[in-house]
Amino acid sequence: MEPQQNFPPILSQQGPPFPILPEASGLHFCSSSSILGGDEQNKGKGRGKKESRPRFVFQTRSESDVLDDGFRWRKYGQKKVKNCSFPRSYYRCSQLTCNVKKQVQRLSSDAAIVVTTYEGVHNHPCEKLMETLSPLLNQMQFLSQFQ
DNA sequence: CGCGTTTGACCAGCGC
DNA sequence: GCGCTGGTCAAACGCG
Repeated sequence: MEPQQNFPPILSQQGPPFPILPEASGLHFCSSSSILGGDEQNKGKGRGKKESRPRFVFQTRSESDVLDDGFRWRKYGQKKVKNCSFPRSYYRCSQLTCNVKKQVQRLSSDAAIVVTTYEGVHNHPCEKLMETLSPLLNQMQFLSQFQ
């Protein structure tokens, strides 16, 4: 529903491809093993799929729950978590070839902080995406050094 | 016409 | 063994 038109041309080298980059100071990039201890997936809550897949947690400071990362996300569920005052949204990649799932949740303490959990990796070809993510990945790698 | 969002119900795993 | 929480699916509706 959110207009995903707010995605400026990524061809600019210095221009921030994502609206979150200007606020990179509030961006936290952590791997699952760092923030979840890597034992979270062993809980078996995966309903049949207990296979461990790459999971990345992004803590971004943004007004919109969904950040346009170049992919099409389809919301398939929304549930209110007792531990949180805000409902958690569940998204899946629109590409059937892509088994990537995404969870979006806001912190009860800080509504401005949006925790986006990516599960899996994209499989569908999108070379343009790579160029799109290149500056972001560069930023994340840079930030990860401070974690 | 097609796609995405929304809402409710159901199911499975874990804790007590 | 029962209850609770979290996660997913399915159908319907709305919008582009």
